[in-house]
Amino acid sequence: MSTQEPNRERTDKHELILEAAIRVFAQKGFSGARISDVAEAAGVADGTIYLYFKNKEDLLLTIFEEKMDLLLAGLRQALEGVEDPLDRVRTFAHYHFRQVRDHRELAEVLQIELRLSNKFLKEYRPEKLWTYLGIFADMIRAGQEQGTIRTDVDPFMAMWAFFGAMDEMSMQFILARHRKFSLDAAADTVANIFIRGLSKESA
Amino acid sequence: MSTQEPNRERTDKHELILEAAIRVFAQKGFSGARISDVAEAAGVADGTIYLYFKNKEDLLLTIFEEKMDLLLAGLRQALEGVEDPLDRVRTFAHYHFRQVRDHRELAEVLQIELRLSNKFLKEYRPEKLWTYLGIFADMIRAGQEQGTIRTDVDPFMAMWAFFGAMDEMSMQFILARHRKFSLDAAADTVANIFIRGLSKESA
Amino acid sequence: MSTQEPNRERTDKHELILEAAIRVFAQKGFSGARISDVAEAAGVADGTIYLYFKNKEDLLLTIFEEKMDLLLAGLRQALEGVEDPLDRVRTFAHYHFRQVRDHRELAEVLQIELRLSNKFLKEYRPEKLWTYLGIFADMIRAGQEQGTIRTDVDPFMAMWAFFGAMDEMSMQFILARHRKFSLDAAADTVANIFIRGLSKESA
Amino acid sequence: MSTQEPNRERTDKHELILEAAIRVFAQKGFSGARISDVAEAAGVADGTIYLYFKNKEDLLLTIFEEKMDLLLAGLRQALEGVEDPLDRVRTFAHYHFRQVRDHRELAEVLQIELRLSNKFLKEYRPEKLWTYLGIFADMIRAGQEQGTIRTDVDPFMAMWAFFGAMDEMSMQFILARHRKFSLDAAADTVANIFIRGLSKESA
DNA sequence: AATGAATGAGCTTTCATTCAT
DNA sequence: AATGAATGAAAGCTCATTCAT
Repeated sequence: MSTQEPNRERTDKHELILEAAIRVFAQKGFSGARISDVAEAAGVADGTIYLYFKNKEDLLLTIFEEKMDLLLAGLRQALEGVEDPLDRVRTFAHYHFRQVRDHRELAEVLQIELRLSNKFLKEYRPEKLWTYLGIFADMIRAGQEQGTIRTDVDPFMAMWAFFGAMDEMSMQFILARHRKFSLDAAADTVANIFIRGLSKESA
Repeated sequence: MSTQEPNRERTDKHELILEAAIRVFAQKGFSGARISDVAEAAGVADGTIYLYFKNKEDLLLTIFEEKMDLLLAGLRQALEGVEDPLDRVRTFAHYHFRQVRDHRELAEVLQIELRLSNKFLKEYRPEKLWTYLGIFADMIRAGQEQGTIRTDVDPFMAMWAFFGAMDEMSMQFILARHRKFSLDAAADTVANIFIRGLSKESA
Repeated sequence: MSTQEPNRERTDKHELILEAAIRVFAQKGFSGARISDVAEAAGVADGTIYLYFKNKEDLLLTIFEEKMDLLLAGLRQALEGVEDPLDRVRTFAHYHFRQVRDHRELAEVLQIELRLSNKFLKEYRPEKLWTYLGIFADMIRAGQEQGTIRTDVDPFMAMWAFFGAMDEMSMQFILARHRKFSLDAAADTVANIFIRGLSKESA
Repeated sequence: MSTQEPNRERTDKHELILEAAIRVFAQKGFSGARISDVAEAAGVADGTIYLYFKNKEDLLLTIFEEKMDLLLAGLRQALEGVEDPLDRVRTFAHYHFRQVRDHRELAEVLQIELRLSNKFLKEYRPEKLWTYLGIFADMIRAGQEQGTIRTDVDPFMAMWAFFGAMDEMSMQFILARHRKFSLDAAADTVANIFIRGLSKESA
């Protein structure tokens, strides 16, 4: 499987730098990280980074863009075959927290650093994030049409509430670092609250 | 001349600088704001700021400390006389969103600039925020004891979920700036979801 | 005379830096000179330069602007009382070369470095230089009206030719550095050629 | 395959790069031009330039050396058959300005970028330029021996004055770019001034 | 207490040059 | 001979902080 790719070394320099950047940004923060830190972590010269990325900010934005694509694809796959809107909500929560657990440093960068950036939040429109969350809003709408979800809830409002709840718990997980914190329990907690909170009738 | 007002002058300047810092940080972001910007906004010399605050970061932390004290006091007052845990949840939500609306710049600083700061989250322990949110956890515990709230929910988990939901909606409100966004509707949405989501039996 | 100025030290920092810059630019060239070289030569910190000048280029342009003002004032004074256009030509030449001799480093900067700058020549309009040279063109016109100077010569063309001749000889003087090179002889040579070359009738 | 044309290929690429460099240097200036700009303009890789030239400066110096050879050869040819020293002066002026007009980009590089360079003037001895101008000094000497040119003029001084006058007018022509500026008129103006200015008796 | 001129460490980015292929 | 990816030194500029007045 891996023997087939002769020039992976070469192609991977983009990848190499990106992964190094995730590690460094997670550890030192975006503004606290120097380009030379990223270069060192990637094992390349400072200037090399500029052959692959326009500037420091482009590095951050590329992390967002590329990783969100993967996240999005993974989410869609995870939701495949799950029909019931409320089941989909639970699946979404579990998927999200599993990603946070499996890609802790990436999560840290996406959450803390990316959202910190004034530029990111105010000038750059994180379309990919909206697409990701939009899937949740769509679930709500579907449930409303099917009659299983209350219609007095604005899907957008619910979407932000859901995302915020997950995000904050992820943040606490990241900050807790080595302490007890079950992301599966977190997923269930969020899922249960929202499923009951949004359902037309609680069983 | 100055003997009559022993420390009014001092207190005023402390306050003056702090309020200026909130305005400037909200507008330019913490790292984007220069000390000289704050000084200018406060109508004092750059050096004067260092007579009242240790450094730039101290300014940010002091904003957090002092404003959280006020927020906390306000929250306790708002909850006074509200006995039922689930009613208290709704009151909390309304209080929180009202503060965001009435002190938008402060909210912007606390949320975007401060809470997302690497240093703040990782090194500094935001005790006051925990106290603020702890009040929510206490509500849950009270409800569980009274039998109105499900006991399979960890109060801490619920607390973070609740805070995250409110926080994210506040963030969207701040980012939306001049567009339609009713914070009262937001408060009700969050309150309804959590009240139903946490209740033992839905009415 | 000098005891009357109490805060010269303070006011002179602008001057101090400017003079240091002239020395450094003359020696290392504009692009070869580092800001830190100028700072060191002026005995101030790097950052101090930016309190008085916008950037490196501003330093160069300010040298030009301020020194041209002095040159211009001096030229006007030197020409005072000299009525005959052809006499004025000779006076101009002598004045110019005397300045080059007395302010060799400044001359070097103005000639070599300032004119080298693409920006200076193509974007910045050296109005002061034109004013300086315009005085020569005016002499020609006056002589043409009085009938002492040939009317088939375009004053502008003559002006550039005159300036070029002086400039090149100044350049050679600067480059010659420690060798024999009489600027007075140079002034007379140029003056003689142009006076004879421009006169209606040679005596 | 390559045995038939031993060094055509090589010469072509040398030439190719040199011509590209002239275009690029004229447009962006020497320091503003990147090696990669020259490489792109020449249609070769960056590294290839270093197979033909030692470094960036060598490129500039080679332009000077090779083009001055051509200029010199052309001047000698233009002067062939022109015997009278004063006629030769006029011929020189016309030849010079014609070259500026016909090789504007080269002129721009030689004058602005090269001649004004600190390094060029101070460290590198532009022998070829001296040879070119020496021809003018020789005219003066010849005229002085024949009795048609004043003997109180130092040929070297006159040479620099003449060159400076032509150079400055060329510079104005280059800077004027698209505006009216007759180089023939310029040539006549300079020639007339110097011929009259240097002649023993004006006709 | 207040000032604000002065400091100088710190960092992103550019680009001439090299060298493995 | 030719390539062009990689290098890494170099420097302009900013701004938090200090301190003499």
